[in-house]
Amino acid sequence: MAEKNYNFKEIERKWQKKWEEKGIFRAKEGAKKKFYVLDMFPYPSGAGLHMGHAFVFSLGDIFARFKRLQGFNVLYPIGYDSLGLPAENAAITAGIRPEDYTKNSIANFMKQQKAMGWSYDWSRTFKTSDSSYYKWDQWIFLKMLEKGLAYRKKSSVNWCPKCRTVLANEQVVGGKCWRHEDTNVEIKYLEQWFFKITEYADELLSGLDKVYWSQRAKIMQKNWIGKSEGTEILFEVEGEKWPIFTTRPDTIFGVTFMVISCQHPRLFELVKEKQKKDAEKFLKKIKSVSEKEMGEVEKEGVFTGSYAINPINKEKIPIYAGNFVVADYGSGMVMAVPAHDQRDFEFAKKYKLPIKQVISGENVKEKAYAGAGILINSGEFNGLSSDEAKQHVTKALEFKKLGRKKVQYKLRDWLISRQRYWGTPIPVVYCEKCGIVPIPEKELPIKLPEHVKFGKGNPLETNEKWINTKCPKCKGKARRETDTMDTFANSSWYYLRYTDPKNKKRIFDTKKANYWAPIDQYIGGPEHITAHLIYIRFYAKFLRDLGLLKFDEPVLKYFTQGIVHASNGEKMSKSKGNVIEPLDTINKYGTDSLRLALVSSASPDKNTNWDENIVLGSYKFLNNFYNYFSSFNPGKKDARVESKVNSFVREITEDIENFQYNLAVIKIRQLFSFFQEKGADKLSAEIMLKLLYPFCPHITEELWQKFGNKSFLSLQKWPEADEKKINEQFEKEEKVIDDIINDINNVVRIIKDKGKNVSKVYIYSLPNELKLYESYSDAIEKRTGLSAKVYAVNAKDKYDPENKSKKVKPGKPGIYLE
RNA sequence: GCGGAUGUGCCGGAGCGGUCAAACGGGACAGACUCAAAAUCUGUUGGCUUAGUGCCUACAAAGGUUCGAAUCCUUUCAUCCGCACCA
Repeated sequence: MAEKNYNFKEIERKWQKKWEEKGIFRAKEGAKKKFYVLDMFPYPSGAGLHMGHAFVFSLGDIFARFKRLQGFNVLYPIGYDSLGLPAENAAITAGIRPEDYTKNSIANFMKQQKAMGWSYDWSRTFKTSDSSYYKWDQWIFLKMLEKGLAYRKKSSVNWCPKCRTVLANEQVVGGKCWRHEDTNVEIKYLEQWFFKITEYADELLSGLDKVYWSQRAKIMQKNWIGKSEGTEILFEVEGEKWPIFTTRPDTIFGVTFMVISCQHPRLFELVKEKQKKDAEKFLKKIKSVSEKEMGEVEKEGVFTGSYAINPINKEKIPIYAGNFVVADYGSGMVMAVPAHDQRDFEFAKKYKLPIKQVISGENVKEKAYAGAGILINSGEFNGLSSDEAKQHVTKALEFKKLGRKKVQYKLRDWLISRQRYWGTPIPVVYCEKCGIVPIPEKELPIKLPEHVKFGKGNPLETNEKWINTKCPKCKGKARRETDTMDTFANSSWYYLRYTDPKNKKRIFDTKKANYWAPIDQYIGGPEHITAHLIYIRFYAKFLRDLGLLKFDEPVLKYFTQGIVHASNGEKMSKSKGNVIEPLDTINKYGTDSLRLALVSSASPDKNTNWDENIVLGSYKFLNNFYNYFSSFNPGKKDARVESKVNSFVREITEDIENFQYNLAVIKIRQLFSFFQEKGADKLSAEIMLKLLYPFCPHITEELWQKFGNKSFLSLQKWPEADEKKINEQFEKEEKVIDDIINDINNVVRIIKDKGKNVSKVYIYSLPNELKLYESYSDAIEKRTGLSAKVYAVNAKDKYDPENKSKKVKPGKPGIYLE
């Protein structure tokens, strides 16, 4: 008989409405222990929600609902990271104003978000493109400026020709733009605004010990920050001292040449007249090489004609320009020790430069020896170990004021200028008399002008009226800064604004912020580890130093979710036409089914391929679930059922806590099957609803009500496992039953293969096991399709034509089939 | 090149020293119910064998530790992801 399909549409709409009306998910500061769950806020694109959104936000929602039931005061907000390029590009290609584009996109997003049933506190939502939000971006900028952490500098910067703006280091991925995988980043020399994130480099590194992130995430950040300890040594070149950085001062007697980066801004100060032509030719060649695909580029260089003096032994050594020295790390120049550094070795071989071994160990004929050892050929340092020599050499240099200990980072200062319109205007003016002048706090926000021309260059430069202003200091003529801030600035503190989103007087109330923050559980993609997650930590430390925050680390736990691909494993994308819209799936199966499906097939941190069958499977399960519980007749308490329930409560709780939703779902299904087989008492049934609730909140809320409960399931308490009720003996008994069913089916197959028919099974059990088999006889009948009869072996009236009861052993009853 | 992760049956994926030919889901196949089913239920799904048995081959490959390994160790191979000349 066909079961009725449950009316998910009606149920889901009903509960979404009720939750909203009653403000079930509103968060209020209080005495309860707080828990801050946060999904990274989305960029509201015109395309609407995609399956990846549906997936990642469901992960957060499940966790938030779970934590609420566990009794925490949960803050689970959402907003829109609405400043950014797509809105501006829509303005260029479709002639839509960025404000309108954003507004429409958000309306569309919201509709879909609500249909997904995510339990946000909607009263706290905001978008970053509101001047009431970006005003505080500007305020932070002014504070940075005040503290000397915002500065302008001319330097080589990354430029994306498609975005037509500069990019931060963190936005360059493998030499390409983060938004344009096919576009090589170009190097330009420009004067730009920077935030001095390197000021916090050390703390950004050490703070990683305080957070509970995956090993992988920590290592990635650690490498990105890239701390190395070494010595800065001054080499004299024609009377001027040039610093270089090395981690191997112990090899200083092995220096046989120097290499300056061919992109070094002061390179031509070193190039002699005689070598100028060669140098220029070389630079041209290098440039054409770097435009080719990446890959192993041979180390190449050219002699500059200049010589440096080795400060330790006064040797005169030639300076080369080379393509393998990074211009903006250290000082852009290195001392080359070919005997003990593989790169220098290769370079020396190519240009036939001397190789001088100064550390004993392996010989250095074929390749450099980069390990430690005992110093040789090193004057008074001979006989020292590498480690000792590092200290001694550095000390000797310090004594002569020609060197010092130094810590060097790979992390660069954060380039925040963008030459685009749809971002936060940087609140400074350029005054003819006073130079760069910050705009006073009380004049914030500096709003984006409505009328600009899109197309070429920075649109802000097209509104003269907006640009021309007065200097706040001297009231003379001044021009506004037309650069806007990187969108990553907007997202570096948004989590704090949620704690006090409507505050007009301050960036946020510090009491509120310090109550809710830091984020206890953050959820987002792996790609944010070396960008957003560094910036958000930097901002937190800065705001702490302003006295606004009482914690050091803004993100205590970080979960990186996987990506949902199309069914063939390709990326879902419009151009490939393989995008599945969450709304379509919801219309077909309901959001509870979709949510369940998204988390049931694989561990949430793994990439998965979309498979509609899984949604269908979830839908079938929920139908069964609904039909079972909507006509539920509670049974008596049964130790067996209670044991199962409690052991599953324990495990499922742990699984959800660890984001192993897939395992939790499997156990929920198993428990439900058990109920179908054995029945359940009322309490067990209610626990079942709670266990499924975080995943499928609508259907469980509905059933909760059907059970006669007046209050919301959303406000109940998460079940706790009663260890005393867990009895492992039951598990063993179940295994015995499974075994006998398997045996019966096996024999049935054999008999059928022989062409005979079977319809009945007789079971002969030891007297002390009789009850067990009797209690399972229904299940045996169901799963074998036979009518079953259970006898004790010693029963006088038993039907046993082949005397199978003789074979009986404990845990293994006799069976006869006919 | 360096660093990290992974490798299980037709597929997705559990298991992480014995109770494992391996949970759960999907697919496929068979049967039941039906006029009929894409619906529901039951079973089968490594091979051979068998009235509930026994054996063989199996958890990327090869070795090793152990009374015993999918699970621990070593090496190799493959895939994925980060950093890629950071001195």
